[in-house]
Amino acid sequence: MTRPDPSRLHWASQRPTIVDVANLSGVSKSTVSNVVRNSGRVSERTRERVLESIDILGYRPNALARDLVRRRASTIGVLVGDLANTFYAEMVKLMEVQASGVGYTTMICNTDGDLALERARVETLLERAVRGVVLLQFSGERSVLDELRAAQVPVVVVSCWDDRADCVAVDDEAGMRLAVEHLYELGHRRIAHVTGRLLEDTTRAARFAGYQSAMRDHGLSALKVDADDSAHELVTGSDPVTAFVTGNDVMAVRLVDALEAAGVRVPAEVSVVGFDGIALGAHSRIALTTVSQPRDELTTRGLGLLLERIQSPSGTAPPRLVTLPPTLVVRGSTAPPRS
Amino acid sequence: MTRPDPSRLHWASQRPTIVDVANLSGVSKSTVSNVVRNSGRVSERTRERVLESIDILGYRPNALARDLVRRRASTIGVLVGDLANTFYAEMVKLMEVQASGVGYTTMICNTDGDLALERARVETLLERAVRGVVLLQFSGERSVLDELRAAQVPVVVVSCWDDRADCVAVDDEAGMRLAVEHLYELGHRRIAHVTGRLLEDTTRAARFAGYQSAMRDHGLSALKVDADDSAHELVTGSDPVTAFVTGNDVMAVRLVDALEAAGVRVPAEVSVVGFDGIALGAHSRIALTTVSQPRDELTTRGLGLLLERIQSPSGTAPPRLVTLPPTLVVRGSTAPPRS
DNA sequence: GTGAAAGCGCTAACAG
DNA sequence: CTGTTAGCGCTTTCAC
Repeated sequence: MTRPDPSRLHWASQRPTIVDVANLSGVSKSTVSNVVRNSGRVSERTRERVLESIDILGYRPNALARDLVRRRASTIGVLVGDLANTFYAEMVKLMEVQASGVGYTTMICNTDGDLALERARVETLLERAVRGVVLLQFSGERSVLDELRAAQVPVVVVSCWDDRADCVAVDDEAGMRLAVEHLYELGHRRIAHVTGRLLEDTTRAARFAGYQSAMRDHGLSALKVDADDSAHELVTGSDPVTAFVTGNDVMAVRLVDALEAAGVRVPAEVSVVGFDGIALGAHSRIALTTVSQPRDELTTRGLGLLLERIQSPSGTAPPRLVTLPPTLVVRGSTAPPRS
Repeated sequence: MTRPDPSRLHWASQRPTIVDVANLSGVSKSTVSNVVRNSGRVSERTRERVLESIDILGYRPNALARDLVRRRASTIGVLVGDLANTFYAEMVKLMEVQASGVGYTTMICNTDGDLALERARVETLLERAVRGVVLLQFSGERSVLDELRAAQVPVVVVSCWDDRADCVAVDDEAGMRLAVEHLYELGHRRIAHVTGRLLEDTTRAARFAGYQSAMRDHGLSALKVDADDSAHELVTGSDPVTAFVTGNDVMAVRLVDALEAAGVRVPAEVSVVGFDGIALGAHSRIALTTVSQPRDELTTRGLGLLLERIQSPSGTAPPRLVTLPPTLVVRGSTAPPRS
């Protein structure tokens, strides 16, 4: 008898352990373990007796101990740039729900796009022996990925691209083409692209490339504008810009704000198209035409990829890339140009 | 020698343990443990040698093992109703940042307001031996709190009220009074209150009470409207409602949408005041006048309360309530009534 | 079908 | 200042 008596529980209300359950039901630790884990080899009578003791004692398995001996936690880490951005918040929510659906607990870390924080959080996750990590809006820093690889922890990058890890994201170029096409059909010819630091590097480049090639296809000249610069001067003078496609919805919404603050009406005087499909844009007062990303599928596929890597020991298999198609959502921020 | 040789690391790249470090630097486990935990009692020479070995081996402490032997994880759980709601997403973000600032990892759980999910998540958190739990938009279910109490895990309820646990939230009644006062001063006399299930019960009741008492103070009669009902009929006819105060910003925004869809202009024909101060409301196209909650302070105080409970064994100390003052933010959704 | 034994990687007295 | 010792609560062969 390792422990004197279950009565110990009375004066020192500590959490009951597997041993307490074993003692109370008159079996061994292993048997209790077997019933807790449903590992078959237990007679119905014993199982019932053990279950009863568990109930009486209010026994709850200690995941820390389980994970330690198994040498792996049933936990996955999610690194997200900015939880306050609804696009990511929604994805994080979906990840949490889906992950717990398959028995994983998620540890969500907000990195604020700060590399030092990103590294610190990865360190924490590694210390806690996470089984896999999802990177949402990843800074793209080599060292972070190296660290994860060295620790042999599967990684999946969701909603942006990186050639060193499994990725699932939308086809940025196709998305931008959708946007430009839409504006072209409305009659716009002077279409500028607004982008900036708010976007992760690779994504920014891909979206710009998509814009550029779509413009070229129509024999139009590209014009890139930094999101931090004022854009309203472009819409006046001769040969003014009549439409903007932006790197993402947040930039689009800010652009609309800036434009209207300068007295330029959207879409009467100028059209604006966003990218992402955040909830804010759907509001009737905002009504942002945008290229929408399938958040639900992004998370599902991302988690799927991660779980595959976790389950199969495909240590050095090459990165797999899943490309999802974005869709154009036409709302009230686009209209034909003023003749 | 428990382990044959560090060379083992070559053909079976397992994570190095404290023993590997001890062997390589020629000291005992405890000494390595001492330097890792910075527990003073180590000579400078030894410390350096150990640190060097740690570096060479790429040793990373196993938090699972540490927490198991310490019998407590440096983890706190955060239960949130809906991460997709920016109000909560922002608070969760703040909690994560602040908690990790004081050395705690957070486990964030989305409950979707579903009691079964809420219970399941609490169970998971308890199995993982969290040190404390933050409840954001708590369902108020007795059983959840009981479970937590039985496990002796400190709890703090943030942004709503519950008399069985430490709470930090704004003074809902004062907030509603602010809203009504503002409208009264603008000249409104027929002011309705819109509320609904989107709000946790206690909060809904408190806000309604605040509205009611403010109305009474001015000798005005209260009028309660369900958020799911159409409100535009109230603004026509004789003695029409000229302003609405709502249970929260989300309802306010939806109300504005519905009103305008029915051809009623805000604020020209009717004024609307929200509650919470979500980012969406600050957008120029929305410009929602609202009663704002100090999110930053809510999380700081909430976490503070929780940490106090964690640190001091004040097992049965009575719940502490922290009431924070909300502030009125006047934007473009309120104006004097049409004469 | 069940139990005994051997740890998982680490901390925390307690000696020396 | 450093090492020895004894577990934390659980899983997992391997006998019986």
